[in-house]
Amino acid sequence: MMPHTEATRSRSRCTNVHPAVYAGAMTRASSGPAATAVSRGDRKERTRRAILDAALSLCAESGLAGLSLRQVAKEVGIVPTAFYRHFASIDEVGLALVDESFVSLREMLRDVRRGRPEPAQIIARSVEVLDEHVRQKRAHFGFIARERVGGTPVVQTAVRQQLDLFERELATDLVRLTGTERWSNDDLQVLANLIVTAMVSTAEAILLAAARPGAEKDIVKRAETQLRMVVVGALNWESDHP
Amino acid sequence: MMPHTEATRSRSRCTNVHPAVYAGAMTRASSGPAATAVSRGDRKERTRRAILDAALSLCAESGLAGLSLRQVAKEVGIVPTAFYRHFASIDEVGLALVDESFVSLREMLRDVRRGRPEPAQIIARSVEVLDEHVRQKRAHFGFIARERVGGTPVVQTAVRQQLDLFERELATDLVRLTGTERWSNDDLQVLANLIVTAMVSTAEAILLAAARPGAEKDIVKRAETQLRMVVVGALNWESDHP
DNA sequence: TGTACATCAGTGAACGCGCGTTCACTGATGTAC
DNA sequence: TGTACATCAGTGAACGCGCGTTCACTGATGTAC
Repeated sequence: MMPHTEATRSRSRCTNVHPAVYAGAMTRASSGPAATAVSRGDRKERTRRAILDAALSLCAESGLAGLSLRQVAKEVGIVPTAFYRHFASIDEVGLALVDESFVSLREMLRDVRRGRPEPAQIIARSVEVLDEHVRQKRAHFGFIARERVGGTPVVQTAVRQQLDLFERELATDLVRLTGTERWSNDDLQVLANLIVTAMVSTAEAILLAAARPGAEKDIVKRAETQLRMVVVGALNWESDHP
Repeated sequence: MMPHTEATRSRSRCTNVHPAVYAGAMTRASSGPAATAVSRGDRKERTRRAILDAALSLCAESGLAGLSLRQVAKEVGIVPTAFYRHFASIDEVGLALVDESFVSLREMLRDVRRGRPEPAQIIARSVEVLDEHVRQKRAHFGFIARERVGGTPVVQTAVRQQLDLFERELATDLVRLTGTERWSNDDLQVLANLIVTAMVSTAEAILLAAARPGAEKDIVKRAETQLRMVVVGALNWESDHP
């Protein structure tokens, strides 16, 4: 037997232009200086991003649990086995997406904080910022809302943990916004939980309203009313209640 | 060629005892009068129920979308193709389960109504009833919470429609409980929406708390506080607000 | 009451398909000298 | 600057598996006479 077990296969198939194109081909093609050179690491990172983006957009329909490695690979333009160079499983992609999505969520909190709205405007401004962020990061908010409850166990747990953390961050923000310690720690946490619940629900509604134009305005108005009810209730609640 | 294309296959395999056992075998075995006789219709209905029960219990883990016809058939004790005698698809099973689950949800509303609690006790009693029902109909509440957001499109839509209906029913109940028309129709609906959202969230939390004993008490207390905050806020809200 | 025929819930073989995962490979990029 | 070798992202064939769905069938139950 010879070391070469098979005749060399001739390959004429031209790979997708996507991220899988060989760097050599590109650098050779570009007539400019070495500025266009892309390192192997850059290239790998680019494919990784493409996988995350493909997964995020594909799972909008069927959820991450209903997403196959092969679908993602096809969308990215790589062969299924190449997926393993970047992630060990779809679940691992999911965990990365959880992290990314919560970056978006925290940016929202920061935007409200940074605006330093006057007390009378806090609620309207908060809902406005929520609306903006949901529309801008539609995929991330949809991902959180969906996987929080529909995801694979490990992803579900990760989302819930992050939401708990987020709740606690909101609680400290509430103290800062009201400027004083009106509530006990416990009640503050309960209030934060209620607000986060309402917020997630509103985000879901906004995403769902994409089909019916005009419905979004009503949802924003509803969210404002609800937030106002909750805050009025909390202010009249007084920590030392029975 | 002969009309009989194959030699008659001899079958010795004894089918599962489940619902698939032949009625003849049973009637012959029972020595009593014809009282034990089961009609073909009864038998079919029994298998249908077994399919619904199996689907409901199996989808607790992976959701209805991740449930296969073959898994259900196996659990029931029938061959996969026999499934089609009862439902055209898993989605159709899902729709039947949506209806069943909402019967449970409405029973809850009725229980609160029927108790006719005095005003001061309404909130505590409502949360108590919610807790009882969630624990008693764990599978149904879990199903609604999960499929509302994670299900297959057609099931998801069905759950949302039913939740909207439920929300409206709650709104009319709120009028009856408070005894007067304090709020405008719009505000009443907004309030009902907020309460349903909080209720679903509480039900999810109770289901999730099954693992940690003792956590349920805290969740019930939290739900009471939240409901109280919401109601206090709504009462101080006054429909004619800006 | 007895017989002949229709109904139909459940059977089992077979199908084509997409799945996750293995494996040995290729060839451009990166590095040591 | 040139050469020899190592690295490693992406390839493509192959696998066994569970899936939904088709089809012709079986035999107990139901019905018409």
